[in-house]
Amino acid sequence: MTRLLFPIRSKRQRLANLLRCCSKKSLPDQGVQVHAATVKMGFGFDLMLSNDLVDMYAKCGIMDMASLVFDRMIERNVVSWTALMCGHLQNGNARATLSLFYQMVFSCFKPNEFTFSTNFKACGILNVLEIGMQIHGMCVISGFDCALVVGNSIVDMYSKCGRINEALTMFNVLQDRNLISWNTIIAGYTLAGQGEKALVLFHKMQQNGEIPDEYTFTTMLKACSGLRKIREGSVIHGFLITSGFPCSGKAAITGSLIDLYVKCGNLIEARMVFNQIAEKNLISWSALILGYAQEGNLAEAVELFRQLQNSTTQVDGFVLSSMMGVFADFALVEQGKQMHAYAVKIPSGLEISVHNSIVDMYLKCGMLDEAEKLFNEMPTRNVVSWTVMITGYGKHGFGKEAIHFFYKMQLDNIEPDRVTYLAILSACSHSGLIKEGEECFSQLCRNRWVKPGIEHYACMVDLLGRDGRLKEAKDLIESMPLKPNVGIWQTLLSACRVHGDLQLGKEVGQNLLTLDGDNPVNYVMVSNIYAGAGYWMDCEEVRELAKAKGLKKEAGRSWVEIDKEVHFFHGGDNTHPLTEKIHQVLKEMEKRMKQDLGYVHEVKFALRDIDEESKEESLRVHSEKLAIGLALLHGGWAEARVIRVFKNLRICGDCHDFIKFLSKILKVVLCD
DNA sequence: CTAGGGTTAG
Repeated sequence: MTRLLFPIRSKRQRLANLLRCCSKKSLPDQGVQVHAATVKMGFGFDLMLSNDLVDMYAKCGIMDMASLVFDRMIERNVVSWTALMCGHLQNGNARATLSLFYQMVFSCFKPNEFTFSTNFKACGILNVLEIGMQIHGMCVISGFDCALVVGNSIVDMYSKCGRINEALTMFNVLQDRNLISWNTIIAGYTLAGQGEKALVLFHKMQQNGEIPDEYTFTTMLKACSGLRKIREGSVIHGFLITSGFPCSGKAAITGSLIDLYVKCGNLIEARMVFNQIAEKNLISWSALILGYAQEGNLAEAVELFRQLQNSTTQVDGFVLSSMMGVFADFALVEQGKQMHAYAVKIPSGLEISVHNSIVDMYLKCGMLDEAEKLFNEMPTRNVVSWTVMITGYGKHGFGKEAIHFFYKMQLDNIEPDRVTYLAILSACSHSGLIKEGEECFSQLCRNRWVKPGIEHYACMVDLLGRDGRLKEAKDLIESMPLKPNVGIWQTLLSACRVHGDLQLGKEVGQNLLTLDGDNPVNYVMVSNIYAGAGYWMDCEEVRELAKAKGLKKEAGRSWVEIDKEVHFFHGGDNTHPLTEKIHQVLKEMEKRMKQDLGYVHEVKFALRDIDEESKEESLRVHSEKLAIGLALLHGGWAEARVIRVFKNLRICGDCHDFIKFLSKILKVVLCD
């Protein structure tokens, strides 16, 4: 009877059901068919069905169609707007979400709780505190901030924007809380690096009768591994076992457990957790592999990766790009090439993140042509792709090219983000392109989505400092709206050292030691300022100060890959079996460089008050020179005419000169 | 019909 009375409604209902099904299961082909049917049956302008269409296309990842349907709607409601915003967010375009929000408000539509929570999430992803606060204001006025889901998303927004105190205030204000509220605030404290507070909250939530779930545990374990708190982590591990929490099925938990033990240096325990997993999945594999890699145990990491390749588990883009990142960091170009060859053979090798990581690997290894060729061949490029190119060219001193990419990406309608600005500013700085750098910085200041962060200011200080504009650099620090951190003073201090400004250097050095007196690097920097000016007594005094505090700087290391094996050297290293021969070949080179090109040691970089001859001797055994010596001995460089040496700290001026002269003599390309 | 929490690349 009902069907006879409302035949139209039932037809419409069937279409809606079909669309919902296509949306849920992400079936684009069927979705398009239903779309066609909808139009054919005269429902093309039906509000509810159009909303369903927008949602369906969004869930299928076809945002062009979702927007098209939305644009052509003659009538819209809150749901239409929100569905489209949600689609953009889920397809990784949080900026589009927020833009739509403002359009919606200007079109006099009232956001509802769905709209608000979606946009708070977008603010968190984009790290746009001001916009988040603005929307928070509107939300309070509308009264939707009392809704649990909205409240949770506000807590999340503040903690993602680095305002953990505001997040806690919001959390405390929440009328009723659920498990997600607790998980969100705990994750916030973990993100803020305050793992202890996260632990306290973890206990408090249980006192409040909330049962932790897999998200709680992964977050907690992450807090522990970030703080290297193996004991607390083990307690949670024990808790998991005794409470009979079904870990084996939850990949994220075992992954975090492995990560915890790896980060705390307990590879045996990590291996045990891994071995106990009945059905190993990709997350467990990658946690262990990346753990080994990050610990510097590349041989084991590569071996495990080989096992993974031979297992039934399908390698995905996450693992591929992470592994490639490891090879890039260690400049293992041969391993990287091999992985590249492997990646093109599997489906996940097509993912954009994998492409990006391969391009990055070639750039970090100094193979710019190869990198650019790949970049040009990419089917699609995103912000990261462009930023990788800018960083790579900038690092190798091609500032002009970096700038070219920076503007070209914007012509391609890809908006720079925080990291892009960092890349372009540091590229300008390294190439001495002062005006261009200042222009980019002013563009950043005018940018709606990205606000200059402390790192951007640090780049500008570096830029001005290199140009000798130390006073301006200092003024910039003092006038910026952010609290200066250790890094920015360090940047200014090293500029003082380069330009021999002892007076400002002393002042900045004092600031630095007061601000962070526990970091050995600061003492070394301050003592170097004195050493550079010949004030050996003051230099020694600072060194003594650090010694008395028991502070030791990380040792400088260099490494070189020979036949897929990595050889490490520290300064004055004589543990390598070929040490004798390395010294011989370096002496020989030095002799030729002195005779043919008039090379002299830059003893300014010998930072001790010793006679000139000993200074030269101390410079000769810098780790990068030793690594080069080994590469020369091996002879593999002759064919490719490339020697690739990597190091953990910055190169000294003498080694820099040494390498330049050496390149001239041997006509090889040296990359660092 | 639209919404909330963890892993990838710079």
